[in-house]
Amino acid sequence: MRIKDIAKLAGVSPATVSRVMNNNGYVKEDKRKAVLEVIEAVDYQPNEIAKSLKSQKSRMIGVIVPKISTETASRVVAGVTHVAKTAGYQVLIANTNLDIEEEIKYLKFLSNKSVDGIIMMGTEVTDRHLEVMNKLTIPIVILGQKVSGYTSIIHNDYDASYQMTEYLINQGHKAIGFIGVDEKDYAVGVLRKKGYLDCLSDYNLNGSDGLIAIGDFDIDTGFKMMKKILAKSQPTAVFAVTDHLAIGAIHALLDQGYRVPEDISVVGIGDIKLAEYLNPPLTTMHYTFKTSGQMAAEAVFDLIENNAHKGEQLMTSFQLKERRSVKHL
Amino acid sequence: MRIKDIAKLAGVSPATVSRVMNNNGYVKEDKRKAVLEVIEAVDYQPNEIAKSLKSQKSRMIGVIVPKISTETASRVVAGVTHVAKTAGYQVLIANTNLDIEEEIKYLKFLSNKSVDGIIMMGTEVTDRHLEVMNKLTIPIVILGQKVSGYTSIIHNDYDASYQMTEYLINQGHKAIGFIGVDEKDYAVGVLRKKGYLDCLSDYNLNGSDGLIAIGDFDIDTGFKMMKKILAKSQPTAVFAVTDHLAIGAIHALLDQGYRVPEDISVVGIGDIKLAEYLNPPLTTMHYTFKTSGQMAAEAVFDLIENNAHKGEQLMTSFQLKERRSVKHL
DNA sequence: TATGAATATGAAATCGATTTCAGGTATTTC
DNA sequence: GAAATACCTGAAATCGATTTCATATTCATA
Repeated sequence: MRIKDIAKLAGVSPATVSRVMNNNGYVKEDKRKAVLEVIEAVDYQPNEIAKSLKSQKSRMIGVIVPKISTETASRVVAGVTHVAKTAGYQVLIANTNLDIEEEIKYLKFLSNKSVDGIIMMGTEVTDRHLEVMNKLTIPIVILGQKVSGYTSIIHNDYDASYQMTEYLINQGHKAIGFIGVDEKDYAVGVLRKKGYLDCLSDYNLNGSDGLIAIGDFDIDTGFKMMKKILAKSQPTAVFAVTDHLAIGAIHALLDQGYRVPEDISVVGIGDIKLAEYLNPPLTTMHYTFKTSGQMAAEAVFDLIENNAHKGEQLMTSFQLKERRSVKHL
Repeated sequence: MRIKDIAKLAGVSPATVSRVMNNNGYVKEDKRKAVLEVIEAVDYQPNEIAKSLKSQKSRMIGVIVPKISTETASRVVAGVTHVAKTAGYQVLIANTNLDIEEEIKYLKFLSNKSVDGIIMMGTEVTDRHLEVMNKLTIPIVILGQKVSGYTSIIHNDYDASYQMTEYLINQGHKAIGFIGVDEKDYAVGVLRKKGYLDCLSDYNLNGSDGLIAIGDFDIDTGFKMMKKILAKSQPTAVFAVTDHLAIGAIHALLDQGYRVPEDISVVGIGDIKLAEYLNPPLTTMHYTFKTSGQMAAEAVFDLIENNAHKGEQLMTSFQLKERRSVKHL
């Protein structure tokens, strides 16, 4: 069923059908009725692709995620799809598995007019990324990293980390271990570490090398890094920059015969869904990933519809979830 | 940059440009080279929408998920995007939040030729669904439920449930509680319950009413249902049909002063990522959700490219993960 | 009543690709 | 050397909508 068929059935021209479907231009009441009746009768659904070609809008946005099977990513995507729905947009998902080449490929691919805007959930934003991004004509918003010149939704990683460290200090801890990630991920690798170090130094404590370990994002890394720290120093608390890392750390501790939090306290960041069901329930910073996704989506739509100016930096909030993985000394 | 511009720059017709881009038809070597050079020079990317309009193929598939922020759904989507990538397809995601009207809306919407095929991750497949599905001309595959006439990827829920129950019996348990979900979800609500009941009856045990509780899918339901069971009976083991339910159950038990598994054993189904990091590590059935997603994607592509016949039923495997939430009596 | 404005409608152009068709030239083949 | 075949190319039609443009009709106002 094409618009031409509808026109024929209703005894009008395709132009008239288009006018009633889109509610613009003049159409006499009787013809409008005739058209609507035919549309109803045959359940006519206009071809979206043809519409897109003509309008140069696809009403689709692309979301580039490092790993969709991750709780963080899926929460972000949930937020994005939520606002996309009310805005009448579809979301195309590109899962890169952290491969930078893939990210760049998708950045290019998604932009051939097949998508009206892009949300990129970045871990690392390289010069190569920027080079490609600068060539694109469609709006991009970056989620999770601050990229100057681009609208970004960022988590207040520095403050969250500072405050978490401060919380530990307020609980009486002085030897605070730190499990972080590579600095290629600026937000998590650099900012969270800086928050920790700055806080320590503000309180005249020091994060000696033996207290700090850096690795990947997975649970197993948390496990290994914890053991590494234990081999060199004797912390009373450990701050892991993600909940998964914290889980790994707790298991390393348990494995070595320590009790958490009685012997050593552990905290994370992120507040994964199961954090409160862990044993012990994990004290962590609640991050609003779904809200970030919503904000990112709202930002792209604003950009697409030109109500916004590119380059805004939006910061999401965080909240300490005090549970039972920290002991007050 | 349109094909026309490339043609002009290369001193040929658009038809020739199209021929070199798609590698079909005859093109003299010198012209081919000229065209390729121009393409390279201006980094020409053909408009995918125009291509789709002409070819009546979008090289996109839609995935309808009940809740993307769920670990199950995101693992499935990871599998889908993985094979989509190698097949050169994009994935459109539709998140319905378990709303049947939304599912039906998307089923219709995605099909206006804007998508070449659909994967529907269903919980409940109603007559309304079928009515709409029967009208669609593009292939659909159902994931997680068996729908006759449609290619479906199903988990062997009955066997998994039967074997889990049998495992508990083999560990010496006789009073086995059951936390299930509503029968509207046939796979989880009916099949998993049937597997449990049949196994019990095969071993001449009975699942009295006091041992069985039915509710929603969330952790909190597991918590409440466990308390409900405890109020009426005295199981030595509890079989929850999902890991989340099991987590809720464990916490209810802990809350009432029971030890798991010393006093009461608990098992789940699904094997969420954190199952092995729970306390105690949860004994559960490992389900291959990512693989299911891959199989579903392979099935749609087969259907799209007409190498397959609609209606196949593919069953995925499962595997008992024996951890430490069950005590041998 | 004349005339400018508002209303109404369809033919045709358009979006950016692909593909058919028709008309070439070069190369085989007998 | 003629006929058959292969190779090459571009003009124009096509996909299915929207939109401009031209034209016709109705309405309002002086």
